[in-house]
Amino acid sequence: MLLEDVLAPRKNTQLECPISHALDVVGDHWNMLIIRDLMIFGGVRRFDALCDALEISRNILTERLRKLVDKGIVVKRPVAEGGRRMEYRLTEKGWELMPLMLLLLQWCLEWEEGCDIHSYAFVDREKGEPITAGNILAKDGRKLGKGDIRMIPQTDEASEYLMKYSAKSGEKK
Amino acid sequence: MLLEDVLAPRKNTQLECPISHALDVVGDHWNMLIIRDLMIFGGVRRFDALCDALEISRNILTERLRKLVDKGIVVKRPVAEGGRRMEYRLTEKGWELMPLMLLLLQWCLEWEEGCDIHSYAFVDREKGEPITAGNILAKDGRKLGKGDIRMIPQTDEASEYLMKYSAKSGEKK
DNA sequence: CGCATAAGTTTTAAAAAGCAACTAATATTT
DNA sequence: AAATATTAGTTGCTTTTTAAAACTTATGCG
Repeated sequence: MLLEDVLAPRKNTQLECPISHALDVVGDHWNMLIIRDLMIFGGVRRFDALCDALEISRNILTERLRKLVDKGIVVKRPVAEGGRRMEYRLTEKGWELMPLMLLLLQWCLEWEEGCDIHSYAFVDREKGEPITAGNILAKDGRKLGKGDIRMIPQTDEASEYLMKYSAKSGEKK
Repeated sequence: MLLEDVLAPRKNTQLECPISHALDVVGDHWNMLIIRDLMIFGGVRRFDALCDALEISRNILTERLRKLVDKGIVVKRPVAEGGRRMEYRLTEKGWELMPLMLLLLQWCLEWEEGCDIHSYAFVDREKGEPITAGNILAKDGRKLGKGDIRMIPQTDEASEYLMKYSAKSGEKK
């Protein structure tokens, strides 16, 4: 076993990867729904409200909220100073997941059947017009498509991973 | 029970929502890692390679791939015409998740501790320069920040949801 | 003061994930 | 052409995670 696996054990020992890391937060249905509800409008902030709104079991919600707090995505604090009633809010880090939410929404509307009627929309506040998420921009501001993007391995580990598992050859589409 | 729940049962009966829908695909650790590996470089395309690379159980991989195929994100086909060796590839719909992957990567690099050394990077193919994902653009091409975006409910259901559960008041930050 | 509420725990049952061994057929090697 | 190795899964069993519902404990409120 590798030293780093002892220090920070993870699911796939093969590739140390930020995407995999991000999935500890994002790769979970409940986490994302909780974050969604903390994000929309004024936010669903109270334990019982989240419970009712999401129809999530109380024990699961407890555990998820604890993890989100641990990861610095949510803060828990009393509604009134010193009180026992709590509220949960997104941190700055949590709010930074908004582009991701928008992207999920957009992808779903574009590609999933039966998603054409959606219950809410995000618009340009100033003009009320629709917005587009997920744009990939070059340094000079150029909008990039999939074909304009290249992936490069940065570590020996990654090179080895690719060598070992991927179909390296540039084949027909 | 609502009629629509009979027609299309879902986890949270409270809010019919594309984000929730998208999470059937994206809100799963393994799904996303599979998609990641199908996406990077030439792609990890073979069952056993995915198994080894991801260290995922074979039965779980089987099940996940089947679902991804069902959802039109992956295609399964024989490597050679009529053969039994299979390969898995992303469909157009699957490739459209690339901005999402880039966004996950970017968010993690920006906000998670210890993610500064990443095993691979995506760059502008033409110039080799870094790219930014997750940009939200207005109709006129203006780059928007979180504050420039407003959420509006589109259905009575959504309005009711917000009324019922969210802290509607515009409070102090 | 007393009742409803909030934010959880606990308990127990059901579902899903993980592991390892097994299969059946197909490529590859000799 | 026969023997061997590979591939793409199944199957059966164990462990972990989720889920549902009842129970706690203390607070806020009329």
